[in-house]
Amino acid sequence: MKEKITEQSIRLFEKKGFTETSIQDIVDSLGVTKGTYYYYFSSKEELLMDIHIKYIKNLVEAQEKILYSEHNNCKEKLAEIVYMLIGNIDNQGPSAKIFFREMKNLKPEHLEKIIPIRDQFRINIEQLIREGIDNGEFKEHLNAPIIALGVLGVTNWSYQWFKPEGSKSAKEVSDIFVDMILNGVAK
Amino acid sequence: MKEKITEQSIRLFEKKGFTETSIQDIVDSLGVTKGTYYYYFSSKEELLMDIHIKYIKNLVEAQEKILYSEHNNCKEKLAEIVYMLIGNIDNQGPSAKIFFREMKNLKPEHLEKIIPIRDQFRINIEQLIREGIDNGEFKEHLNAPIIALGVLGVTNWSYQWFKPEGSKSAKEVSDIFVDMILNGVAK
Amino acid sequence: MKEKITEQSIRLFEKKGFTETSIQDIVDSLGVTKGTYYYYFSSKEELLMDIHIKYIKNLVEAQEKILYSEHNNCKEKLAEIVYMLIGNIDNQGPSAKIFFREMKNLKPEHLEKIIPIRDQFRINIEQLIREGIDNGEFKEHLNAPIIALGVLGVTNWSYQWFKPEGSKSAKEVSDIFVDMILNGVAK
Amino acid sequence: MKEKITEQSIRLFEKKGFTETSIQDIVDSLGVTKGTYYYYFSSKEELLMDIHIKYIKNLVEAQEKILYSEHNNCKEKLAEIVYMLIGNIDNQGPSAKIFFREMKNLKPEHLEKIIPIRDQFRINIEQLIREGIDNGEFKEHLNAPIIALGVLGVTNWSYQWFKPEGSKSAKEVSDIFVDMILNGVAK
DNA sequence: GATGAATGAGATTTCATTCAT
DNA sequence: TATGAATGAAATCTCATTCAT
Repeated sequence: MKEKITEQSIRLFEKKGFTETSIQDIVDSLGVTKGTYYYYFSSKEELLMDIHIKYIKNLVEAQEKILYSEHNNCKEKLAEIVYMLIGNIDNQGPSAKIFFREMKNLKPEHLEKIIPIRDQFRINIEQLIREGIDNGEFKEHLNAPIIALGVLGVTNWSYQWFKPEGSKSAKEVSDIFVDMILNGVAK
Repeated sequence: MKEKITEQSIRLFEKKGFTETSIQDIVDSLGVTKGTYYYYFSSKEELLMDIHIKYIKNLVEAQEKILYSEHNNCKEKLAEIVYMLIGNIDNQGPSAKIFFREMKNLKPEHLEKIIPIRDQFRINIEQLIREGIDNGEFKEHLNAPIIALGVLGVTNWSYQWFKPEGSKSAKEVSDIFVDMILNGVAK
Repeated sequence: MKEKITEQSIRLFEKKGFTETSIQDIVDSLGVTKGTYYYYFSSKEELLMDIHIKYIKNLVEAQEKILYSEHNNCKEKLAEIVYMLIGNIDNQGPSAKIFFREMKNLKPEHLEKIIPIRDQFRINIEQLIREGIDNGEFKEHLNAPIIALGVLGVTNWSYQWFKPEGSKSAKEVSDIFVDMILNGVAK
Repeated sequence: MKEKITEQSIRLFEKKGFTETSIQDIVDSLGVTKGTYYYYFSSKEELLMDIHIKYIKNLVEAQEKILYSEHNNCKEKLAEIVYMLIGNIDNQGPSAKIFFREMKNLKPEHLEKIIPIRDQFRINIEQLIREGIDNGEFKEHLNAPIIALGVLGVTNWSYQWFKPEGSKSAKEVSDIFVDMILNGVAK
């Protein structure tokens, strides 16, 4: 039941927004009562927190699996991370939108648990770029922190428009992006 | 007074969110009463609509001024658009955040007026890329719609983290991004 | 309207208790809506606080008027205080019951404003007894603090049973009590 | 277990109040579940009723043991009752507070069983005073019902402030009160 | 132009109680 | 004896909106 409430809430929060979705909306769509909700969650924010934690932890985990694999060079690792993020939209898209949009609804004491994990994700990319610079895969003059934010922009923004069922597959889109990031668009 | 209400609301909506900011909050922070608000706006949504329309119209206007200038080539136009967007954060950052985050609070009939303008902005970039391909500035095989979304990702995402008073200026950041987009990071 | 809400609430709180009386009960009995209540009070506790402050301030004021009058000796002052308290039941009885019974519903920061005034009332009686000992009106060996609490017990308890419209008037009851306190019941 | 629930509830009801203490609070503090509670009690009110009945029956019993002893005169019996009541605060204080404060939470049909016993306690004191008047121990002109209420005021009020571990013992306090009641404070 | 009183719908949350296991 | 899931009614509080002045 807790699982069902969480899943349904993700769907509703994505569509209407966290504040705009009432507990009543959630329980009505499941055919239970508000009491049931509060049997499993002590507040509305706790549910939001659950969604945030689960999403970002999964993401860092998937990222670090790629980073710590020994088979690839930096370019390939970067490509895999981009692909992982865009491929993720299929089943984690709604969670991601909630993550980016609703974080302000968490209280400071909850934010404290989320922010460092989110930052870790960014720092990991920064670090990957530095590695690539050091081993000669990437250009020497790059500003790693800003480039990392650029890469994150490309991938995170795709949550706003990418439709897995659309004309381009996740693989096609990420190939295009990786090519742009690595080689640029200029002739 | 209408101006003052709008400005103050942008500040509050950005900080706390649209739904989380009450009309009471707005008028309190201006030292007037709710009656005053309703003298100038017929609803809360109307104010949000005003903010959206003003933001996106300004943006397209600035973009088209760059596009229709005859002095530059496509690369330079792209660079100027990126710089315009990031330089914009200084005074339009709050509006931009509201634009990206609160659009879901507009009713369908209002959305209908916003979406086409927003799309125009994206299509203009798409078109610029096509132009660059055609005149040999950009690579031939590029997928213009996806690349346009990549560029938008880089710039729009910077509203989440770029601080005009930070260690890098808007010009420095956009130079880094333009270099990445045009030439890539790979050696 | 604020006045009307307060008066009606005192009546309801006395009869049913503070926690057992809902805002709905209050506004229903006045034929207004909950919104009206919250226009005048920011919370349920604020109203309770208002009632407490008003009651205890009035009481200390009336007490000090008696104490600082120069015409009477200590015995007479004590008698007048007893009479004031019991005579008070007619229009302040409900407030008094609320004061004694519902104080636990105030938050610590509110209690801090009430307790010192309440204590002042007790200390004033203690002081009066000391004065009477010093000037020879009262017995020398008396324990002033405990006696003060005894006197308060006699008067405060009467809020539980005294009915102004009953067979004994406030004057008659307080005469009996004053006689008991001053002269005792033993032959 | 029923015993344990009752004891724990008395502690909680005294500290936080009956309405403010939830069944959940009670069972949590005992490490059991709500089902357990409802195995032993059919409602929340039944528990409150149990506490009331037990308290007042014990009290009348102790009082009547004093009254029906043949060794003492009326003055001594009065003194013993006062001492019994104040000495009682040590282990019955919480029950007493609940008795005085939470009676309003009982339904009329339950109140009907409590009120007569409570009244009996008062009437017994009234009767003792009459006896003392008749046998010449007390003054002739006394109004027995009012004096009884005065005595009850002195003792019952002490539940609000008397601390068994404080600087005065129950014996000392009751001696002071008995002296005041019997002989008065005036020289 | 602006105020302040009032509304009514709806939000989150609490909680006594029930009941199948 | 005891549990844990679920209910439903009610509580406090918020807020966009209206309107007479």
